[in-house]
Amino acid sequence: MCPISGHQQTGDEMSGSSTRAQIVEVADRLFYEQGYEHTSFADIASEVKISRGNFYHHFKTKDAILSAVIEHRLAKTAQLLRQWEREGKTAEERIRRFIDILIMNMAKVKRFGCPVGTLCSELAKLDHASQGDATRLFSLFREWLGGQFAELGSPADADDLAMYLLARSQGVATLASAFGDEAFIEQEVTAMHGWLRQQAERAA
Amino acid sequence: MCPISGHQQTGDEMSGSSTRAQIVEVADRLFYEQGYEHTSFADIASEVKISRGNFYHHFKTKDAILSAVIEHRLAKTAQLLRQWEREGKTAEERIRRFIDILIMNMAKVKRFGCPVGTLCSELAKLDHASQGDATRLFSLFREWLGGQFAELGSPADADDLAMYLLARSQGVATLASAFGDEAFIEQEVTAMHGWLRQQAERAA
DNA sequence: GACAAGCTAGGACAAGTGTCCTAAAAGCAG
DNA sequence: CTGCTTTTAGGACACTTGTCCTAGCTTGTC
Repeated sequence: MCPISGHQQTGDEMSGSSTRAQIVEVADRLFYEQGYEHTSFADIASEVKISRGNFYHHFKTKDAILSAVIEHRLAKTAQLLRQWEREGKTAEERIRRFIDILIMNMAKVKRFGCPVGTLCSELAKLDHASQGDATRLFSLFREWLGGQFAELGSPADADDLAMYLLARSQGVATLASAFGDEAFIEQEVTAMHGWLRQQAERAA
Repeated sequence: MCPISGHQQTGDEMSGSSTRAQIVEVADRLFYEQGYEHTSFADIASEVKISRGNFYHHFKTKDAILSAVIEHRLAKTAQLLRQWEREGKTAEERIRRFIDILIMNMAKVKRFGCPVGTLCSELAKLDHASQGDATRLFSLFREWLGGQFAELGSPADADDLAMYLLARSQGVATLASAFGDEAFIEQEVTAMHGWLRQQAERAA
């Protein structure tokens, strides 16, 4: 018997093929591609290949799935940031990795926009209780970028620079999606690289 | 009898209190505040104070309402741009008006983001047929800004500058909404004013 | 007043929603 | 094997959705 209700909410999902983990992964993708509200239990169940009724055993409500998805994204994001931290030798190089996710995920960004931005927008309109948790995804990037800019030599306005870069990436994703324009992403990524270079030089 | 089916789709809505015009106005606001899919016939009907059944007389489908709303926004936007054209003496002054809509609509931007960007994002996820029409809203601003930047003295990269400014505003709206941060809007608007000044000086 | 047009209310309809129950199957410890 | 928990499938439930029909009401013209 499981003394703590709702199974393990946090912590590692032990086996990647556990039904619960599969649900979270499919829901993660579908919430991104179709939006939270437009994705139904039936959609997720059919992709995971379990019956709709069985769902209740793993998640009591749709909101609970959303919470799990956000938590999953938070964990993935934190891991990604740690990886950049390890791999990038200088702060400039690490920030460049952030900018480059627009290139790495270009095809999906073009079709569905930014996963974080569009989720926050949707939850804002639904006035959903998990708004704050979703915003934490932004905060993760914000704080990490702030740290990098501080290390780059601008501790005073590190947060401003982080917000600027976050906002600019956000705008690029939105417009690239609206216009279906991959070239715009490439162009803006190059421009942001240039801007970053300039920031690094100014600090030195 | 009305020879053209579906009443007048385009053209002025004659009386501002016509039921049809009221529906479009309420739907416009609700689609912005709650999202397109999350807004039901019942929501609109209750605010316009007509019965749900009566709806069918004015709009055959929900998509038809969306089309009417987009057309209405296109008309309003075109009118706004013409107004800026009349009122602003210089191109710089006119572009500044664009930047300032973030201030004018600060409270709503903070709560619901940018009406254009969030609509395009939602329709992209729904893979909705009206995606292209919604993007026309962006195009209106894009082309207008492009014209202004050309007049400002940068005809070669006028469109790039227009897209940059559009994207940056978009990002500001998204982050301000996610973080619920009005001060960020004010700060970025000031920064964009400075950037615009710099563009004008460089061209001269 | 008579008549036709447009407008309105109320409700029917099938489909889909999130939620929840129940009983059977599967897995596993003793 | 036995007994217990976990997992599963199937379906019921109440509700909302977009759509559509019909009958009555209002309005304006002759």
